[in-house]
Amino acid sequence: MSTRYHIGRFAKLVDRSVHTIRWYEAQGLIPAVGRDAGGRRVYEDEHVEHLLFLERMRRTGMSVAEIRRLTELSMQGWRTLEARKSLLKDHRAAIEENVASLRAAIDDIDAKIAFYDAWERNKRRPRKETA
Amino acid sequence: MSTRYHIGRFAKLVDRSVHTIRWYEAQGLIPAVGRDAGGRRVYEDEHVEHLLFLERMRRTGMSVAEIRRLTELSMQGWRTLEARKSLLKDHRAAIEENVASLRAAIDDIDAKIAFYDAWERNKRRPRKETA
DNA sequence: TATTGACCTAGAGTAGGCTCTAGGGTGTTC
DNA sequence: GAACACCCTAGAGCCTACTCTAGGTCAATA
Repeated sequence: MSTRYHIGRFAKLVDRSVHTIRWYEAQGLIPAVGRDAGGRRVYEDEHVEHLLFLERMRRTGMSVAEIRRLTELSMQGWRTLEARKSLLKDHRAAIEENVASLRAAIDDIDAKIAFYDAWERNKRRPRKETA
Repeated sequence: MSTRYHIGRFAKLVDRSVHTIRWYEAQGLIPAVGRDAGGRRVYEDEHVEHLLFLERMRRTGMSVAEIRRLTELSMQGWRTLEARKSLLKDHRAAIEENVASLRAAIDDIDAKIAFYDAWERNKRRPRKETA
């Protein structure tokens, strides 16, 4: 038994607004959405999976254009497997760089906080930031 | 000998456009910029440091509004040290969350790639994504 | 002194990613 | 059969963070 959802329920499942779901579809980010007799969109479990993955890609900085590309490729079957893998590997590399940058920022913040601490202890501004 | 720069040189030092520097100042992100006799902005080494820190905060997701707040506090001296520390600690926590999220995304990508690999090996789509 | 290059202000324009409005249809419930 | 929740399309509007244009000033150089 495959579960089917109308847009409102689907939107709640993937935690986005109904507007956003329709906009994603217009942007080509959601493949093959069916309609019921009344013309209303019908989503299935695969769409939930797709959107959760998509969402994770979005939150990690993949652009709408890249996701569109990935969705297009997915709809073309096995011939595009290599292309999809390559796209994902690129994004993976971008994420790794991002992690490195975030780590560096954490170190900067820690240094700044240490500087402020020293300032408070001495009751005057230390001359160098390297506490 | 404290080095002084006009906006063009300064922009190059911190790797942003001249337009962006002026915009940052209009947004209150750069404290106490002096002017020379001809009315041109004059930057000093502390501004370079400030901008490099600012840039790292921006790239790690701190909004312009938050940086403005931080800059305002900096210009009010030692009385705001606690407030600044608290702001930085909040941002630090946000970054840590972000790192966790990026890690999770990397795992998702790896799972997806493994799924595609299995698909290629078997010459047909595996039933589950958990390869 | 005329040209050139860097600077100035005010404000308009752009890109990405939503978010919402207007006007109207559908379908289940009392 | 009417009220109510939920759905539809087309398109306008919004927010953030720039990015650029127009029209003009200033200072070092030829």
